[in-house]
Amino acid sequence: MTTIADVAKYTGLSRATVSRVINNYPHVSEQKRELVRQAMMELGYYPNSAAQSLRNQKTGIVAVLVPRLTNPFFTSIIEGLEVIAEKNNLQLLICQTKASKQKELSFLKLLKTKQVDGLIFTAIENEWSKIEPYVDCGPIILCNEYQDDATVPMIKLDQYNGSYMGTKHLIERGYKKIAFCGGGSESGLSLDRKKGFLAALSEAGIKGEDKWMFPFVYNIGDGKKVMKEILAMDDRPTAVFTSSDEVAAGIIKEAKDNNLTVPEDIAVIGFDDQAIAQIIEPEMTTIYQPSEEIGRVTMEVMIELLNNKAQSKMKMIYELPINLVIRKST
Amino acid sequence: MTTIADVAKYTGLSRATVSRVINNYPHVSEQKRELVRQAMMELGYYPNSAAQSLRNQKTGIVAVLVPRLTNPFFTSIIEGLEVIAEKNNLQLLICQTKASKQKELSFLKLLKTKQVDGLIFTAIENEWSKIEPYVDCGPIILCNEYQDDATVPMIKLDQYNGSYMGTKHLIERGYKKIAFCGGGSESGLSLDRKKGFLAALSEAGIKGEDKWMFPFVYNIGDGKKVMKEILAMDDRPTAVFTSSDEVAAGIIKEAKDNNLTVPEDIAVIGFDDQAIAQIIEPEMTTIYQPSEEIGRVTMEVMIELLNNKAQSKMKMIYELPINLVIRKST
DNA sequence: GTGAAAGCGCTAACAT
DNA sequence: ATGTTAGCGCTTTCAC
Repeated sequence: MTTIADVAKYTGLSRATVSRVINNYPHVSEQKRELVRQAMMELGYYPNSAAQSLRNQKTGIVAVLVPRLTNPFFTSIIEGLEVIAEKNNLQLLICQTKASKQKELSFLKLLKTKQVDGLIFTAIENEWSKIEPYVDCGPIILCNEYQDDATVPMIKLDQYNGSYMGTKHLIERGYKKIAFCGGGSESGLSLDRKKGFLAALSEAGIKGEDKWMFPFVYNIGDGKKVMKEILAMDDRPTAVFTSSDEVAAGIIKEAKDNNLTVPEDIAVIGFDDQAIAQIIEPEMTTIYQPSEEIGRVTMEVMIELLNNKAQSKMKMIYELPINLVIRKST
Repeated sequence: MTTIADVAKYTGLSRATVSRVINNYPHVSEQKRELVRQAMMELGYYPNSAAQSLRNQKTGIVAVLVPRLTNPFFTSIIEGLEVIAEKNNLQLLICQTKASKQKELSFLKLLKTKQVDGLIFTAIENEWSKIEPYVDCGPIILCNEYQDDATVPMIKLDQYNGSYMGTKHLIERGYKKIAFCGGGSESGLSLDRKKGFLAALSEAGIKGEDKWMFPFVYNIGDGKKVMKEILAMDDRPTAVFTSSDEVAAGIIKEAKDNNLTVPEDIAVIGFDDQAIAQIIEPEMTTIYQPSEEIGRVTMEVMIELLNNKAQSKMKMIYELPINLVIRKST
């Protein structure tokens, strides 16, 4: 392995000068600078990043916690994060939590061990008090997810309004018996979606039915299960509000497999507006979330914090709009 | 920041002893071991990973290069890689190349700068000669992808046979005018798929038509484009062999949108057997690839190489089987 | 403009 | 069983 000392010896200069060239510092004569560059090439020298991290007390790496990489919504956020990260010479360390509290906590250790400079949650399982102790180790940001008691920046989408609009749309179409599929949590994103849903209902004088509320529904398989439960009911809903396009796709597929017509027999609205929304038949009405953009904004805030250690523990809330895309499933 | 020296001072022991406890080395009395553990807790000590990497000359991180995270086939490989990595205390560094030669090369630098111990390609854009210089920096493995002149382990799926089986199935169903959608490369995986396709054709005495060969086709949008081209033809194929379920989904959707019936007017076969294959109507005949398994096998080989520096440059080929899943689109 | 040297936090010989 | 110490490769004062 060739080190900075090798380059120094090879050029007859000191390690300090070589370092200055590596880091593009001024006060090196153009001639020596070129000499060093040449030597680095010839020797195939690359700075050892562990040594740099140790010395500089920073790694240039930011961790991103996602529940599941197989969900296109999260990979799309990552796309946005990556664009900005790359421009700023930051590496993303993508960590899959599988929605496990324990895994989440274990990835937080990356901050303690200085393996990363900052950390971004795109979903969060643990209550904030468990996360709190880590905020001293480097900037933490909540992206997409949010929690009332968190003391860090949160970049969120207007979930309340999103589900309010979606639900209102169903009501305007004449549906009154509306089921709701959501996540498990009774806070943050999940809670706001539920609130928006209920607000639209009550505004129209409709009472929500507990038996039509389905929590812990996340993917295609879950959607199929929900539809099966609905099919077994005597009093079936005529429309379903879902928490993701994947869930909606599962519901639609299962409905069709049981000879129901969408939206005549049952209307379904998705959430996210991923590719699948336009592949399935009927094409899906859904709530578009600017997932790449939320990623970009988040990383911009992260970079701000990284350069500005002072304010990293400030509670800030950025909210991006969300909108309804009407297609054929409602 | 609390360091090993703080723990040493706090316990009245030496840094060496503390280090021994951290790394679970023997020759420390149970009493002092407990004392140190207690102190680490109380002080909130976590070892600095940059210092460990520098000292140990290894990072415990393996890079995985994927073209696009939004393709479920690759995230599924990652799932497999991750399972085994986790068991062996390895971190994955997931790198998205966007199928760019330049990005690929730039990620290879991670090996040079010692930011990772090894690197896995799940697809490869550059010719092998460009990669070759990096094999000295740590184990490199080709997973899913392969190249004849590569001198490293390759874990591949039997692409030739997969596309042979798929094509034969189409022929047995009575289709003779068969289009082919593939990737861009004329080597490795892409080439083998083409070979398998052509072999099945020629075995049946069918001549492949150049005008029905579509290269550089990767996602839903590409699939739609291909279908549009087909629609514009005077002499249309009656079946399409595709390189992924996403492509097939795009083709099927576009066909239906133009009032063609699948498979009566045009049959379509996918590749991968992802979730979308069972969501679309008609449900898709496709070629199942054991994507998680190939990930697991790859990481097992990686771990072997990491422990066994000697043989990391050996050319080995592992081949996993692939099989046909017949549904309704053919 | 350039060099000498200290030290980032850790581990592993080697000594006791 | 425990401690002393050198050094991993790099950057950054502080001299000159």
